[in-house]
Amino acid sequence: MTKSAKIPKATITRLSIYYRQLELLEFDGYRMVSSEKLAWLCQGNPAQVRKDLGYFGEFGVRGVGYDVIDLQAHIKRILAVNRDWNLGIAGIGNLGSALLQHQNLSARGFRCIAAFDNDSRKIGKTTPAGLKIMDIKDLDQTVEDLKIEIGVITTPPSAAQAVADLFLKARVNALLNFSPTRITVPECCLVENIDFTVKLDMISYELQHEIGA
Amino acid sequence: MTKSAKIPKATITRLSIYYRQLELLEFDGYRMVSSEKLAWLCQGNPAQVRKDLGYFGEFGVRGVGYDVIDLQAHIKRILAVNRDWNLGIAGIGNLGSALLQHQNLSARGFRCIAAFDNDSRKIGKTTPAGLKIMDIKDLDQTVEDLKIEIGVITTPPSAAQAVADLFLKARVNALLNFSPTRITVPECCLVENIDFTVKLDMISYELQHEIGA
DNA sequence: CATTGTGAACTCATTCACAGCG
DNA sequence: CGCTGTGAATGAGTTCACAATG
Repeated sequence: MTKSAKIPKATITRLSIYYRQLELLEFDGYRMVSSEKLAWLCQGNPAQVRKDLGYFGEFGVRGVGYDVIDLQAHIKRILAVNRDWNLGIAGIGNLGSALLQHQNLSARGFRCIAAFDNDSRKIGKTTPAGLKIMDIKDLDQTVEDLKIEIGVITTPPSAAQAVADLFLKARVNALLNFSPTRITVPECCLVENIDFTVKLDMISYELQHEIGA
Repeated sequence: MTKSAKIPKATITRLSIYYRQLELLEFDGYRMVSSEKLAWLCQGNPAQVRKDLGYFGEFGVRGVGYDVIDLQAHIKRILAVNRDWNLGIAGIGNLGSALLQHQNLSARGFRCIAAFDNDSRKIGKTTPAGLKIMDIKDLDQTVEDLKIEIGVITTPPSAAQAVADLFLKARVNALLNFSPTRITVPECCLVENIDFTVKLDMISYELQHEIGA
């Protein structure tokens, strides 16, 4: 089954993208798809698709391709998105509110079930999604009560590390950090950063070159 | 000066991160910093720091390190963030509104100067930042009038490609795409995707392994 | 003499090319 | 026959190790 070779992080990213395209293919009525077609849809390379899948098993039929429904199920299992995950969001500004209302998240099993802030004007209020905003001081207890597994940081940069520490203390060891600050965590904790100021810097860099060329 | 070797994309990403740390170092009163210290702050490797900078010139002093202020200026120039860029945001939902109010963007010279939507209930309204929401149909004209250089897509997935096409038609050839859809653009156009559903899938994948281990 | 700058070594990721198979 | 699965070849990116030097 699962080969125990070291799997590139980029492979996981691509599996997530393949999955999205498979949903669309199913919606469009396709039953089978070749690595060539899937690669084309995902702006990738067919050999890459096959290798990515090959890390986890043999899901295709030679001479035919991959079963669209079947492969979705396999990828869901690989990514462990065939279950729900409980999320807590800290920092209910514009971005935090956006995430709370994001229908795509719950549709995919990422359930935002707690909202925290330190602003007394916000605490106790109910979000449009019907979630009561809690005092960040109660994070520890709430994480335990609601079995929160993933912490989302949408605070201003200055508060990011402190909030990360609170999550860590509550034994949440996966964080999604939207602040443009690199947070420091122990080895056991896993952090993904989403920093759009970095992305804008990259656009700036490349645009300049295009103009200069 | 600028060596014309092929520069890894990851190098540009790191330059952006170095820059942030240099700001903090300056704020804390540091005048000089070594590659070792900067690497430590950015959770990287000293040789990597030196190599990244080495692509663009010799900014350090052997035996001493890098001048904190000086190096900031160099990186700003390299990334072309020593000037302003004009942004237009399409899709004024929660996420779009969040970006419009994001003080960090304007502070860094990314000026959100136009907001578009196709919802007649939103068009004509004024955002908290004092920007009037325009009809997406007027995108072409507005891009020209305001000299918009970067298009930001914060629409639902289903509208992302159509909006990208509008930006392209208006000769905006840099897009920041927040929708979880891969958009298709001609070679000349540059796209950066920010897809937090992919990041969550990665967290899910890795969490599962940690639990399994 | 501490720290930079950089070729060489190495590690990791992608692509090729073809054997294997339905 | 066509497409998958995969070892081998290539390519890209990172780290090492040390000469260069203010």
